[in-house]
Amino acid sequence: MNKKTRVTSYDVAHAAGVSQSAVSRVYRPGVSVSKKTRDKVIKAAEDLGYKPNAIARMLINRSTGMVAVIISSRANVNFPEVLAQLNKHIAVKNKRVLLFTLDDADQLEMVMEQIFAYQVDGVIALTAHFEPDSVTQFAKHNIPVVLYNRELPDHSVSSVCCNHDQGLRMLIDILVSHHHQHFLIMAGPKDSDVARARLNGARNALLAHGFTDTTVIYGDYSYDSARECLSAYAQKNPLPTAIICSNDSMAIGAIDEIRQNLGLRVPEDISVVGFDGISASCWHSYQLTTVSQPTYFMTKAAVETLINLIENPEVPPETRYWPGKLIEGNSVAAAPRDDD
Amino acid sequence: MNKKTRVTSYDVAHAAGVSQSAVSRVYRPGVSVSKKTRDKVIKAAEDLGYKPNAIARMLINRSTGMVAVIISSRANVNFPEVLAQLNKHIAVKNKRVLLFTLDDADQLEMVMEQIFAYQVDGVIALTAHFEPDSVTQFAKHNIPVVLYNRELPDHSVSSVCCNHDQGLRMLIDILVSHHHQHFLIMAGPKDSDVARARLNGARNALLAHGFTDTTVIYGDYSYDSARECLSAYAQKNPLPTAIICSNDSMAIGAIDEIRQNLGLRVPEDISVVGFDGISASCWHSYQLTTVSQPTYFMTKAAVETLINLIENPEVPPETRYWPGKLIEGNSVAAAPRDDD
DNA sequence: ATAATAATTGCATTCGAAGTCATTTTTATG
DNA sequence: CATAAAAATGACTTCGAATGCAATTATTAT
Repeated sequence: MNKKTRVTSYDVAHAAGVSQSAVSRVYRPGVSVSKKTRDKVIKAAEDLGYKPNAIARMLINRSTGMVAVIISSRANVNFPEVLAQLNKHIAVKNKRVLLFTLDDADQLEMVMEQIFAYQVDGVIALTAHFEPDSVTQFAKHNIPVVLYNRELPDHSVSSVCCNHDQGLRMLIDILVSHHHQHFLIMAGPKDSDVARARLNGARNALLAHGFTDTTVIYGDYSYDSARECLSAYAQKNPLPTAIICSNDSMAIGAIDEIRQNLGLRVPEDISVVGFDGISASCWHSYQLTTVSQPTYFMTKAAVETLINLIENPEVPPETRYWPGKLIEGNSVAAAPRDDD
Repeated sequence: MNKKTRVTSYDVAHAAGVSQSAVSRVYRPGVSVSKKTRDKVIKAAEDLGYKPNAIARMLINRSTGMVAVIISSRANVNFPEVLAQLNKHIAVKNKRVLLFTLDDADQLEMVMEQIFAYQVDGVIALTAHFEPDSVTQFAKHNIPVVLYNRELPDHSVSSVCCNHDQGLRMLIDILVSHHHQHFLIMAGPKDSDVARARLNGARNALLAHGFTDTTVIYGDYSYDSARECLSAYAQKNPLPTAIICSNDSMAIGAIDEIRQNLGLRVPEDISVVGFDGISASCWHSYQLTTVSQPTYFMTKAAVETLINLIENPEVPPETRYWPGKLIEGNSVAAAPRDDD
C-alpha cells in the first residue's frame, strides 16, 4: 500500500511462487494455465490488491482501447444525449472514450497532436472544424475516423448522418399541404455542415414545389440568435406565413419572438417548424412540428462502423444515412388567407 | 508509412545520426541539448512524421495525464455544460478526460476496475452512485478524488458544491415576502444527493419562517415526471399557492401542467420557483424565478482542487461551497387572497 | 596554451505486461 | 510400463521513451 510501490505482476508472481509469465497468463483469456497455478495467482493477487496495468499492456499490444471523441463545445443542443449514447455503445465494445472539445478551428491542430500521442484506436468526430487535410493526417497515422452528421464532398471518410434532405422534405410537404406560399428559412451558422446540409435540404424541397427564391436569415443555432435575427428581419420585411428553422432551439426562439414582440399567433398566423426533436420541442407551450434524429441508431451505427474499421482497416469508407422521424406537433396550421 | 511500422525515437535517432537519448531529450522541456542536435532531430522527426508515443512515456513517468470523469447518464440537465467546462479546465492543466457514464450503481464496480487499470491521475465524480466504500478503494490506490455537487457525511473526500441551502433560502424568502403561506415542494429522485440537499434546504428555509410541515411530492427531475406527480397530487388535494421545484425542468413541467390541465395562471394563481438556471428557464413562456449555479467557478474549482491533490497528496480533503445566483423572473407574484 | 569547468552526448537500464520458445510436467495410448 | 502427444511453465525479449551515469566535447579562465 505504500505510495511509490504499485503492485506489479512480479510481486504477485513472487508471492504465489510462480513466474511473471504465469501471472500474465492468468489475466489473458484463452491461454492455458493449470487450475492449481491459477488459484495460487488469484489468491496472491487478491491479497496484494493487484490490478493489471493497462498502460503496460497497451504498449506491448499496440492498442489502447481508447476512442477519441471530438465535439465542438458550442455544438447543437442534443449533443449531451449523443455523447452519452456514444459512450454507452463504445463501452459495450469494451473501449473507453477520451474526450476532446474544440472551441474553434485553431485548436484542431493541438487536439490532433494529443490524439496521435495517445495512440487511440479510432476517432469519432462531431465537429464542424474538420477539413480534408485532417483526414489525410489521420490516414497517414492509420487511425480510423468516423464522422457524425458530417460528410466530406469526396466521401473519403466514413460518415453516419441523419438524412436532412428527407427530413426537410417531410416538413415542407406538410407546410405546402397547408397551402403555405411565403417561406422564410432560418439557417444555422454558416461554418456548420449540418446547418448547411439543412439549408440545402430546405431549398431543394421548396424548389421541388416550385418555390424558387426563398429568403434566408442566419442564426447561430441558439434561442437568442433566433429572436434577434427574426426581429431584425421583421422590421424591414413583410412576414412569411411559415418559418423553417434549422433546429428546434431557434424554432422555439422564433415562436417566442412572434408571440411576444410581433404580436402574432403560432400556428394561426405563422407556422413554424424545427429540426432535432429536443425534449423542449414537445413542451406544451411550443408543441413543435419537427423531425427527430434517430440518435440511438445513429450513435450505434457510428460506433459499429468505427469498430469494424479498426478491425478491418481495408474496409472502404462508407456513408450511412438514417431517416429522421416526423413529429407532428401543433405549430403548423393552414396558411392565413392571402391578400395579394 | 507502412501499416506496422510506427515511427519511433530510434528511427528518428538513426535518421538524424544521434542516439535515442538525444531524441528523447529534444522532446522533454528543460533538458540541455545543443542547438545543432536539436535541429537535426527536429528535421528528421518532421521528415519521418514522428510523434512521441504518450503510452511509453506514461509507463516510465507513472503518470498518464488522464483524469477520469464519472457522470450519471440520467443526470441533471445542465450536465453538458458542466462536462464541457470541466473538460476545458482540465485541458488547460494539460490533462485529458477519460469519460465514464454510470446507468446504475451496479456498474460502479466495473467502472472502478477500468479506472484503476488506466492509472488515471485523478477522478472527478458527478454521480449519485458513490459510496464511502468507493472512497476507501480510491484511497487505497492513491487516486485523488473530487466530488462535484455531492458531499459525504464525514467529509472524507474533497467536494465542490453549490450552496443549495443558501439558494433555497433566497427563493423562499422571495415567496414569503410575497405573502405565500401554502407551499408544495416538488423534490427530485430520492437516490440523488443533490435532490436530497435541495429538499432539506427548502424545508429548513421554510422552517426558519415558521412553516413546519410542508407537503413533499417526488418527481425524477424530468418535465414529464413533474406534470404527472403534480396532476396526481392535484386530484386529491387542495392546491398550494407556491410550488418549490428541485430543478428547472420540473418547474417548467409544473407550469405547463398548471396552465394546461389545472386551468390556472402562473404567477397570478400559483407561483413556481426552480433551481439551476438552465437556458430554457428564461424563455419567454416561462421566465422562471430560479437560482443559477456558478458553473464556471465550480468546474474551475473542482479541477484546481484535483490538480492540487495530485501534486500534493498530503493535502487534506476540503469542501468548497459556491453561492447560487438569484434570477428573478416572472413566475412569482403575490399570493392570491386567502379564503380560510 | 593549459587547466578547470560546464555543457552535451551515448550507453545501458527502467517502467509492467505479454508473447516466443525451449523445457518440464502431465495425460493419453498401445 | 514405455512412449507419444498435449499441456503447463519459466527464462528471456519486446514494446518506446526517459534517465542516471560515465565519457566526451565545448567553453571559460588563467
